[in-house]
Amino acid sequence: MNQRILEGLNPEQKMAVLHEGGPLLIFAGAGSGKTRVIVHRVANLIIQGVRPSEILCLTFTNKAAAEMKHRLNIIVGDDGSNVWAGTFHAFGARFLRHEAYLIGYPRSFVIYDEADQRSLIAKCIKELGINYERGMDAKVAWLYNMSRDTMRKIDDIEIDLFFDPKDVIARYEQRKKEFGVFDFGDLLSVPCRMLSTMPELREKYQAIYRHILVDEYQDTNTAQYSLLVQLIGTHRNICVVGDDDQSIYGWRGADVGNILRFKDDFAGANVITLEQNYRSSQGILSAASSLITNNQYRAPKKLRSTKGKGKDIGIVEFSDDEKEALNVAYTITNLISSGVSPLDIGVFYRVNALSRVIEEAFVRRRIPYAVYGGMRFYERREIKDLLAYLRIIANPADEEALSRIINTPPRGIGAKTHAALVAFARESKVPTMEALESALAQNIVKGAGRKGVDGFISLMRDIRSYAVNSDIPDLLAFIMDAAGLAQALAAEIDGEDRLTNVKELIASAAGHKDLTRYLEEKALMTSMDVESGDKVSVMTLHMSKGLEFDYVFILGLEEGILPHSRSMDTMLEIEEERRLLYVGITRARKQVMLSWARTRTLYGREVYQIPSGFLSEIKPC
DNA sequence: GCAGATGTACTTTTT
DNA sequence: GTACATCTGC
Repeated sequence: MNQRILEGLNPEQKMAVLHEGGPLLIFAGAGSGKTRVIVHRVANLIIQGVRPSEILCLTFTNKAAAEMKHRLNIIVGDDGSNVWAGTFHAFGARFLRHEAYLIGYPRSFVIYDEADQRSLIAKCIKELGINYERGMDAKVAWLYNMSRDTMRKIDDIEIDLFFDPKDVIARYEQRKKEFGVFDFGDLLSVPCRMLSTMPELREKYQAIYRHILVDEYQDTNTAQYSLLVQLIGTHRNICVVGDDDQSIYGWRGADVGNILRFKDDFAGANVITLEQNYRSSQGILSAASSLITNNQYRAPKKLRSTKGKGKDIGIVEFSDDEKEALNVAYTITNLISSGVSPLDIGVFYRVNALSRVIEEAFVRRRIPYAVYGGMRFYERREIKDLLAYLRIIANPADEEALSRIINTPPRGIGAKTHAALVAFARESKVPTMEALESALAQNIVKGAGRKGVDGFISLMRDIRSYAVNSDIPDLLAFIMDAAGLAQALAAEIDGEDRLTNVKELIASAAGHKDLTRYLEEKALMTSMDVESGDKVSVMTLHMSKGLEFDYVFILGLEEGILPHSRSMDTMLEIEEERRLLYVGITRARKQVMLSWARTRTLYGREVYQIPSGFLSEIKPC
């Protein structure tokens, strides 16, 4: 068994797998077999006698967690299933499911996504009599999230607002508690705060998890760092894996400093650097390396290829964006006809606005493609509406969910009626959902609204009684029908697509019975997956991280686009932009083409472009 | 209360 | 060029 664990690993990888206890930092450059090292390390711990349930693996995406579990199961079999592997947020949700009662939250709390959060913040702003302007909710949300992610005071974060956001935030926090909801940020910051203020709780968790592994450590923010510090306690068995050169989420509060400071933060830490790259040709690595060495704020390292020199990286200039897109399409057509699978081709850009030209070119050349990102599945209106019905069943105090569905589809309960109901409920100190009947009895609602409210009450009663003896897919189908959602969608212009999405949701709910668990899973999910088939992958540079392709095309290498005009103010921002390009280039196994256009149509306006300064930093080997 | 008209702003988005 | 949010008239 021990033999198999180390089979095919290079000396550094072996060291990383075998390193005993205490803090360990593994600098894992692009394509250096990072996941393999983590999985083998966990397997080795188990073989050495560590109980699987004592191991905690934290990742940033569900996909990475699933991959880890899958590969672990292959090596150690069933034992692997007892290792807890998941995202930071999923861990926080699980923690709160068990412990949030300590701070007065129900076990059945629901999780708000960014849209729910913004919507509730907007209401708080209006309630406080502040003159609401659009975009304000997003600003306050950004400020609030940033302050928790980076553990800084509100006043220490720069933002242009003409009112004091602290009142709004205080009210927002109060509402969350009343409603029994947590937002994404809470899933990190609340466990963090609980662990730091409750010693018995901290000791309990330190005793449960004796070994903690963290993937993509360069993307951790201060709250996540602090959570880790609480969790590892005195055993200090923490192993983090990451690559400072691939830190591209600084704008969301991630702090590259965490990985660069690891040695100072955890005294006696061992550091292993994986520089052997198993993915790209030497030509690609040399180009990527010549680019990234222009960054000041990084740990020195140099990737070595296991492969030959390969073709040089290509830099191509075009007169306009349409020619650029058509040429990429033409090149891809040739690749495909020479036998390359579309699956092995990736096309990246800095901003989603560039996807249009390339899509048009692909349609003209009849190239099969899939655009990743954009509107996420669970953010679609029809999906959110349907799930809001479930949310209100699971947690009647969720006023945000009620706002969403009380008049969806339209049943005559407009803003006025809804506001009257909320006011009445607030006076009676019960959730609006539970105050509906007495509101009718006391003639709070007059005229047309009465019938609507009456219908809504009996609808919810029907749904609730149906929910008792049915699984989630049946329940969802029942709601679609009983609430008239299906009918309303069918009458819409793009209703067909929306109905298809709902069908997809219902199909994917198969096997689910527990409402709260189902909702939690949906709240923590994105749609990175689903898309399949033999297609060229088209996406932003951010989304390309963690993927690899034989052939990579990166478009729009122009000043203002990459680096982006809104990220050119500080050295730190520029360096992150440079890393973005580095990430894109290192996705490629065989060949990279970088291109720029002298003119480009952006937001319906034709603009002159100059080539990105990054291009002149790239030295062909 | 609702549907269509008008205005405005426009990175990236693991959860 | 478009999406989304707010405004306006029925």
